[in-house]
Amino acid sequence: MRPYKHPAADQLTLERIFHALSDPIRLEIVLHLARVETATCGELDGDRPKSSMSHHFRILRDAGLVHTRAEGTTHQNSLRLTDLDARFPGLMHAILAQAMSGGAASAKPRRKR
Amino acid sequence: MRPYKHPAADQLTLERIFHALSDPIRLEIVLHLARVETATCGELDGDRPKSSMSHHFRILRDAGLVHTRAEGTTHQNSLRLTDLDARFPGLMHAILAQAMSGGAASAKPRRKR
DNA sequence: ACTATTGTTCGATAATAATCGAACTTTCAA
DNA sequence: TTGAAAGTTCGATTATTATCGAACAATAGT
Repeated sequence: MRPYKHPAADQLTLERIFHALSDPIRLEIVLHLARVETATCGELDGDRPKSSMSHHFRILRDAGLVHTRAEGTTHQNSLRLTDLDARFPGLMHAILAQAMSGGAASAKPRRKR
Repeated sequence: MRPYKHPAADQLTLERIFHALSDPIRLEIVLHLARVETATCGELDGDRPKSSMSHHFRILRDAGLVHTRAEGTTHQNSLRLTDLDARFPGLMHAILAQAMSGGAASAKPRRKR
């Protein structure tokens, strides 16, 4: 668990961001983070395997959407709204506005365990 | 070449739109259409094989981003801005604004033939 | 020390998506 | 009616992603 690499704001690309958001699970995570400011991975897993979620969080981090910092044994995730807005002013605001008002197809939890 | 199926405005989803935009070639097409209003496939191919382009146009159509109408032997493509704005107000405006100001990683033409 | 909790990494497999040649359809023009 | 132009469709191949169990690492509590 060495520190994550979060790309700098000026390295973000729209392609990566759109790809990250094109998965319903990841869009759901982003949406959740938009509401609560910060959350651990466990609070966002929708009862999916941890390794799957880890994969999705990595993609969100690589796209520059999410920042993760270790805090004790948990990891706190948050949206990088400031950086995102510096690089792409207004973009996340527009996306989140539409995603929150019903544009997201909602990834339903899968396995009850 | 029976008429294309273009999804109705209320059937559009963010996931599909983001997926469509996550490919540099397709983002380039959308960007081009944003400038010129309307263009044929051939004007947008960047010297790529026609079958590849046909594939990309189909994805753009399925996502509801692009409308295509046959006109003689050519096909005229245009962005469905009105429908997109009805479904996701402000979204395309924000996306296009950022894509036009350098957020797109530009898909370079590949084969000279 | 031992143990539980949280999450990552690895590796394998399955599912999606991209690429592109070749054959085909439609339209228009000579 | 032959031919060229513009795209689509088919089929095969490759590449990229997603999924998830199992093993691992770090931290905190006992």
